[in-house]
Parts: sequence; C-alpha cells; structure tokens
Amino acid sequence: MELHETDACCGPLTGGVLDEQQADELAAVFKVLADPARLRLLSMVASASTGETCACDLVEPVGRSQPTVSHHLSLLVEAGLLEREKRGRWAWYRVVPERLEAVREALAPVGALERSER
Amino acid sequence: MELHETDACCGPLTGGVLDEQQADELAAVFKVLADPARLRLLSMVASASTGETCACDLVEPVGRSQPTVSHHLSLLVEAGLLEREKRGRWAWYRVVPERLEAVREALAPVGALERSER
DNA sequence: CCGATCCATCGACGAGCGTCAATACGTGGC
DNA sequence: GCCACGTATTGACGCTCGTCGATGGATCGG
Repeated sequence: MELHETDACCGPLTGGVLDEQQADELAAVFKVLADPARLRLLSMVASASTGETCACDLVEPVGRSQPTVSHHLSLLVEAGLLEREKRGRWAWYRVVPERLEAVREALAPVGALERSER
Repeated sequence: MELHETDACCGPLTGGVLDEQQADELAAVFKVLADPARLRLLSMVASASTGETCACDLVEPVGRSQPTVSHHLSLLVEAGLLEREKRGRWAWYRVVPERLEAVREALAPVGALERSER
C-alpha cells in the first residue's frame, strides 16, 4: 500500500461505483482518521498559530505516552496528512492542506451535483 | 455512543483543538467509513439512478456473504450515512446527503480560512 | 397453511490495532 | 568524549473488528 502521493486517492463516492482498489485507498485514509488521538493531534497541528508544531508540545495535551504519540504521528505522515521536518533534536509537524482537501472531495459529489439535476 | 442525530458530530478540525468527546464522535464516523466493503456499498447506493437500492442488489456486486453485507449496511445506518426502509420482504437504502456533507465539513476549515488571512 | 425468499441476528474465529515499558538512535551542551 | 534530552523503534498484550456458517424471523405466493 502506502499512498504518499498527495493526489493518489479519492475517486469520489459517486460518479460510478468505486472499484476495489479505489475503495482500498480511500478506506486506508479514513482508517488513519478513525482514531480520537490522531484526530486531536491533527487538530492541534492544524490550529497552531505558527503553522507548525513540535512533537514535544503534543505528548502531554493528548494524554498518551511518548511512543504512542510518535506512532500516531508517523501514521499521519504516512497517510500524507502531515509532513515532518527534523530540526536539531526536535521534530516539527505541518498539515498538508491539499491532502485534506482531496479527502474532503471524496465525500463531496454524493448529494450535490446528482441531486440538483433531478 | 450512537450518533443518530444528523448533525451530532463534526466540530471542524481547526477553530480550536478538538476535545475528547468531539474527537470520539468524529472518529466513530470515520471508523465506519474506514472499510472498503462499506465504501463500495455506500457508493453503490449513492450512484443509484432511482436514489435508492435494494439490499438484494448489493450482495453479489460487493463480493461478501449476505450476513456480512447486512452487517455493514447496519453500521452505515447507525452512523447516519444511510437510511433503511423495509417494503414487503425487501430493504431499501438511501444515502443521507446532509450527513455526508456534515462529515465533509469537518475536514474543511483546516487549510482554507486560516491560511488565506495570513 | 406451507414453502420459498429476503433479511437480520448469533456465535466463533483470525487478523489488525492502540497502548505501554523498555530500549535504541541522534543531537547538542559542557 | 560523555551525558542529558527529544524522538523513533521494538516487543508484547488485550481488545476490537471483518468475516462466515448456521439459525431465526418476517413476508408473500399458491
């Protein structure tokens, strides 16, 4: 698997039935989003005023052990939702807006286009 | 848990960090979306020309056993993404566009608003 | 009624995942 | 060079989930 490409996933839910590969890729992204700890981490990074967040500032607020937080952050990076930059001893994380937008688009056309032309 | 309410979930990812309850609710929806079989079922119902689909027309295309399909459809209904109507012996499913839109909104504000005013 | 059909529920099994403690790896300060 | 610190990796454990076969329940046709 592994879907590092920013626009790899996300053929929309309508406009034809998803084939197995499309479904697998979309499900993989949603699986990463389907955990409260990861969602909170994502929202923390997303709402940082500087646009980036040090991992050291995430461990305590999220209430999990340091290895667990590191694990979750790695999954978010693998899914293309976050990007990591190591500076000195610290690891800084930023959101990848295009990726989030791509996932969002996958849910879009379901009710919108189709229903408006009936 | 259980989030039958159409607009129960989905405080957006930014505009403040998600608290634990918000994260749990959002994660619950994504967890339902995080399975290829369910995504295919959802896309099949969503792209039906009549707007609704009989469960009997879903078992074979999705390639799982009838109990498994029934199970997945129940989860989609519980999550508020589909609604079920029994007519005679058959069960008919329709998508709930407002619910999908609500989930979509949860991913929205992350890159958009915030970044445009910097 | 009786059998057929469609659907949901139950019970069980195997795989995957979230979690932690322990440990290893890099980096910078002294 | 050595030690402290931030981070990533490993190994293990328990729980959840996707799946199926078997069964139960409801509905229609004859």
